[in-house]
Amino acid sequence: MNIQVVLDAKVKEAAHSLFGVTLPTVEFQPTRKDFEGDITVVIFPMLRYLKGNPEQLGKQLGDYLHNELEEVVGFNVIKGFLNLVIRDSFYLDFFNGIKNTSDYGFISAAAKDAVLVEYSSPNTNKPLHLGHIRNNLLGYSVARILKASGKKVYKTQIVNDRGIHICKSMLAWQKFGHGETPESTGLKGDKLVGNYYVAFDQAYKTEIAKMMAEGIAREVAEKEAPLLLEAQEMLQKWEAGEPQVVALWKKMNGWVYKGFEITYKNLGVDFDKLYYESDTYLLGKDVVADGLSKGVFYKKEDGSVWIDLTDEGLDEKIVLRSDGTAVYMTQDIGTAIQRVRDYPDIGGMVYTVGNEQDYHFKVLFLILKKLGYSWSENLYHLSYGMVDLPSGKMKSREGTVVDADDLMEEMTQTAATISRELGKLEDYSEPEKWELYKMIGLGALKYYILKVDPKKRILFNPEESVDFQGNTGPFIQYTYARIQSILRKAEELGLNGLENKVHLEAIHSLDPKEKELIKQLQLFPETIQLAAQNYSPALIANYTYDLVKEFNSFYQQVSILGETEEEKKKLRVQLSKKVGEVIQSAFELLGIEVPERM
RNA sequence: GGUCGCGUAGCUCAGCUGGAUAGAGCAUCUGCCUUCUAAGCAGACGGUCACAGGUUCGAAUCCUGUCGCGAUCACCA
Repeated sequence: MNIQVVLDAKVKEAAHSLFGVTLPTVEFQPTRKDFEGDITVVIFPMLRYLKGNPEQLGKQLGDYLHNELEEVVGFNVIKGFLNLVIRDSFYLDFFNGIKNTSDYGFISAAAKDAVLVEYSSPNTNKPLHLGHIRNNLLGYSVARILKASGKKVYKTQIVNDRGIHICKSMLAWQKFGHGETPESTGLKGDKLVGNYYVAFDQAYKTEIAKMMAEGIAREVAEKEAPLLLEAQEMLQKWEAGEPQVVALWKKMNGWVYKGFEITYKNLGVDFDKLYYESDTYLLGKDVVADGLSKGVFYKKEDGSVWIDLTDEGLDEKIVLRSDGTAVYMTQDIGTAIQRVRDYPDIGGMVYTVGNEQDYHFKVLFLILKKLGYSWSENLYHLSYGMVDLPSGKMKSREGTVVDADDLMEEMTQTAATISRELGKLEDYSEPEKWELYKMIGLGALKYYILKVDPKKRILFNPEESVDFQGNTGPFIQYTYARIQSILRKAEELGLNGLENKVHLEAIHSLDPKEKELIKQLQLFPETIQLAAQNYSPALIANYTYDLVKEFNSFYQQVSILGETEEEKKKLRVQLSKKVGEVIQSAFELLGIEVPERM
């Protein structure tokens, strides 16, 4: 099936019979467009084992392969590169082999090999923003890619539903809210609660300023402002389970979850199971107590519990406060263990969290290892760069946050404006149009974010809106729509027997553009595997772009439905169909939908 | 200061385990819609791959150092 495997064996055989040398490996690469050929054998690495002029060696090898393999119909040698021309029938056979398989490139899940992917994990005190969008898109896409690569996948998140920050919103609402609700204000629940989080901060700052005017030092004022003390008191009441506080907490979190649900739905992401910190932090405390008795942790005089990681080149890290309450790390230990209890089949976990927490996860994984959990070897922190604005970091308090809902809406509006100018959808109803605008607008946004290597930071300029031309989501969606148009027309023409094999005799030879397309299609399965190994949707995005560029070139250069020879026409329609399917599959991995028309 | 990441065309990004003359898109400029959707195609312009060494037949890619940007080193999450 794979030409490289055949060639690899044959090149080694040639080296043995021509020069009496055993080659450990043979290096291949696709032949560059400027040269004739399909696949290239690099001669240079062989010079270590066989002496001689690379050009001559290449020629001898080329002769051998040409004589011995029917797939090799020609060759040329340039410097140390042996360019081989592969027989058309090889590519045609390959295409015949894949053209009717529906899930080309995807491997169905092996029952044993499960992985849990965590993403999103927001706080419940403010709405989702652009940073969360990158997180969600990345996590969701990686989950799909892992699944396509043959793993069973569970999608999850840990909802940050407890802590002092939540109490701040609660307190502000209690003090300044006058009983406002999402219903009474018409606001999304997360937006309403977010407003009170901001309100708390403002009131808190006012108190500090007032105290400083009275001669109190800033540091003292920051710690002793009445509002802050009140919030801390509320947290204690919450931890003690005081009914009124818990009821308020439940009510306001409920509003937030409803708001988040809308955002997730619009963004097109979902989860198999949600974890709440309020459920897992106690387990973490138990595990710490257990680890303490085993000597993994140690207790300081003030009662706080620590782990010493200086042998691993890290610091000492606190895992429990002196007052016995849980810290971030405690919760994460508990959450990890809870997940493995819930899903005994998982062999690993992926945490989609920003690179600002690289250190935290390094420590977390090490702690779990020291606690003796075998699965700790298979934990992966999918660390990604921040999304920054031209003005710098997004700051909710300074109002420079790009809100997730607003951004999605803007993208949809932009798509609508562009689409109206082009005016190709006159016969669509308004609801149909808006569905399409949303698909395109979100396609632009998602592709824009996912095409970038996860670990690189993204500079997002709200002034210059996301592109709709070139290497973009809409460009790829557009190509898909074009293909669908061809397929509709092919059906009208009544082309039949499309599922039959295409024989080389019937089409004489492959057009160079057809051959290039098939080569590009060949790469899809390995691209999925590579993207899974690297946890990188960017590899899928860039592959899709290359495929689409190749198709558009083909589309422009050769006539598909206008082809007079029936078999050639069928091949081209089939090629187009397959390219369309691969675009759809690839975009599915990115969580982007494709339109029938646009 | 210690640790980690990043630095490729004016801008945004590709460049697989080292391989041929470093590739796209945007922007600027040229052509191509009476023929399958011009959100397209073909082409021009644009690069001391941050800098300096090293390894190698060969380095944007690997190693060391320097500079720049960012993150992190909390009884915050």
